[in-house]
Amino acid sequence: MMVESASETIRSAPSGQNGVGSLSGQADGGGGGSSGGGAAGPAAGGACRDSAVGADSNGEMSPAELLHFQQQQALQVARQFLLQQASGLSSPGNNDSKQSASAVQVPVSVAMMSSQMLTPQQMQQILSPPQLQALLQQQQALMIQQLQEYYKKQQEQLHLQLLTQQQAGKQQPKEALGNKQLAFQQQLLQMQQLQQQHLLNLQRQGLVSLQPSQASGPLQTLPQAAVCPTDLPQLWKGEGAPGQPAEDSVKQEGLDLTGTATTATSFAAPPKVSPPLSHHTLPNGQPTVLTPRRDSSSHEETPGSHPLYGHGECKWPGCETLCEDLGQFIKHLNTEHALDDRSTAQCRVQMQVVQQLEIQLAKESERLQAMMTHLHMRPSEPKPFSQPLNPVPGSSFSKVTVSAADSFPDGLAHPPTSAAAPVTPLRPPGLGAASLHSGGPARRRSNDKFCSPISSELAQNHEFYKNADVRPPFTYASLIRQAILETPDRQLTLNEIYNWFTRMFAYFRRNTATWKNAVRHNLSLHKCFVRVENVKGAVWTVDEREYQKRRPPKMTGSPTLVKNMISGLSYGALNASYQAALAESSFPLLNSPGMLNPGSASSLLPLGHDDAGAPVEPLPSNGSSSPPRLSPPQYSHQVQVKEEPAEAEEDRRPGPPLGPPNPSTAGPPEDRELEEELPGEELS
DNA sequence: ACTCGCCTAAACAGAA
DNA sequence: TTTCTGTTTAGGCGAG
Repeated sequence: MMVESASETIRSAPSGQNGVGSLSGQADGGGGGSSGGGAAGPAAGGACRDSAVGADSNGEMSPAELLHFQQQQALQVARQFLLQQASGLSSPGNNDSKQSASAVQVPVSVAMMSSQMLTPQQMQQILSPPQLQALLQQQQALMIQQLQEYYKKQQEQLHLQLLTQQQAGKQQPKEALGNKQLAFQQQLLQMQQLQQQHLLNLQRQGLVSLQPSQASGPLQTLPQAAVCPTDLPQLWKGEGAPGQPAEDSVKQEGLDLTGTATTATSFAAPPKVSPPLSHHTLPNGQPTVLTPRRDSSSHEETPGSHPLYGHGECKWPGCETLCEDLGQFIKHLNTEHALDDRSTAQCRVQMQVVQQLEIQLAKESERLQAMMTHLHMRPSEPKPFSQPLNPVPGSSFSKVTVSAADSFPDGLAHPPTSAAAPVTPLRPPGLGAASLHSGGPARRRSNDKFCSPISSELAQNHEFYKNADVRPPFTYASLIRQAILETPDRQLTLNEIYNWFTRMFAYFRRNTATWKNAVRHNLSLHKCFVRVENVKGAVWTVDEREYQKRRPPKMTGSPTLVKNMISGLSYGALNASYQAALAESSFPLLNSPGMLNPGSASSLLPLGHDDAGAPVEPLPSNGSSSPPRLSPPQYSHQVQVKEEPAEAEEDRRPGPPLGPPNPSTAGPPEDRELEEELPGEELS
């Protein structure tokens, strides 16, 4: 029946590597980008250049920029609203032109801010999704700030108009003047409301968390940043405003409006919004382009070597110009990266990249510490293998010294090299070098051997795999087995297996076609997976004996393997993993589902419980104990449909408490689905 | 160099 | 007819 297909599959494009390659490719791209000299550099420079000059270069619109676009739209609406109001109320004097000029500048600066960052594609290359999110947040915050400034300027404009009207209105009848003032005040109110609404909207998007001061009273906080703070209160006081200062303020503001607008464009004011990293902030009080310039020129003062010079080329983002020696490089630096808008813009970009990376690093470090703290919470833990791996400064452990030089799991954000914070390895704590060295094709044979105690591994890194888009270092077979064994009745439909995969691993929430095919392929291919016809359809069970057969226990016989495994496992997961591995490899019988009840096996395997899933399931439905509840035969008697494996003779029928003694009764489905409803919390 | 285990892709068939 | 499920084959890769 399957005769014909064999021949024509010639072109077997190396698609097999594609999936893998994409993973590692992402990682590489991220590393290169963050190091500053990579491919992201040129484009970053280009983006900067655009923003510095034209500031209208938002050609592509990615989801990340959609928000900016929305905000710009909101801004436009606000601007139009204000323009309409102003033009309707004020005489079309020079104020109007001034206003339109300043109003135009705000979107410009906004566009600047969005394009000041890298293009979305580049950002994705450089930053991981969480980083992008953080970046987005910061940009939102920056935008809000500019928005506030913009509103404030508009207010000032209105006040100016009010004042000019007042002065001009001295000749006019009093009532007309009063009406106009009233109208202006209404305008102000409306504008405030508009502003508040916009801010609320931004906050509601969940991407912006304003500091209380910013959120509560934007108008009140603004004057400090703006131009003539002293005059404003008096203006606000309204009618009896003194004419003289107002007159001054008019001129002053006329200047300052443009001045601050350009300031806003050239100086993104990160310091105000991103407090966490003060050492990267620019001097806030000097809103000139000089500050970044000073920054860039400061690099030149390092003697001997230069941080921007390495491997014979200029490390300036996006440059990569080859320079034979340092002198030539210095010359190049002074000519190509002199004090101009482009350089300063690039500098700002780099600054923000570093900031975001550091923020991300801080977050990840915190998470890592929490994870490791959690892992070390378990009391006893004889630590035979040195490695005082532990994290939390507060705890009694010392600092982490996990061979930090190791690589990081695929898809994880690599810590920035420039980060001031100590570099902490971002990898699932339970994973050791064994799984790390396999950068691309995540789980290979060795991984499967070393990390095969998948349940304990999973139990400890459950959250990690659930959230991080990292390929789990397990084979499909072991994962499928784990999924099946986690259920009370040790059987799952294909769809339920799918669900388990997606529930447990963020990685499997994409590329569904690929891995689902692989799952099906594995189910069919491996004899250890037995298909059982049920009333409700077919379910898959695990033939433990076949599974063990499939993987000969090398562990016991090979001290080197054991040693590798031990050294490879981080301390927290070590005990469980080791023992589970021993259980799986050395005591295959013990390892079978039913035998691992805490009571009987605890003496030998106090911790592991391995794949039986015992550790994870809070409640094996019945009686919680039911020691030999699912003894090996349990599956075997179900195995009638397909090739009855030799185990069929063991049809002892342990009378599994739970439900279906035999497949024919088909009781389990409901239970199984009930179990299915309890999501992945089992492993947490 | 070879084998083995694993992964991916794909074709195909049958059932729903 | 489409989709899902299950089977099978083929080729590539890494490790032993």
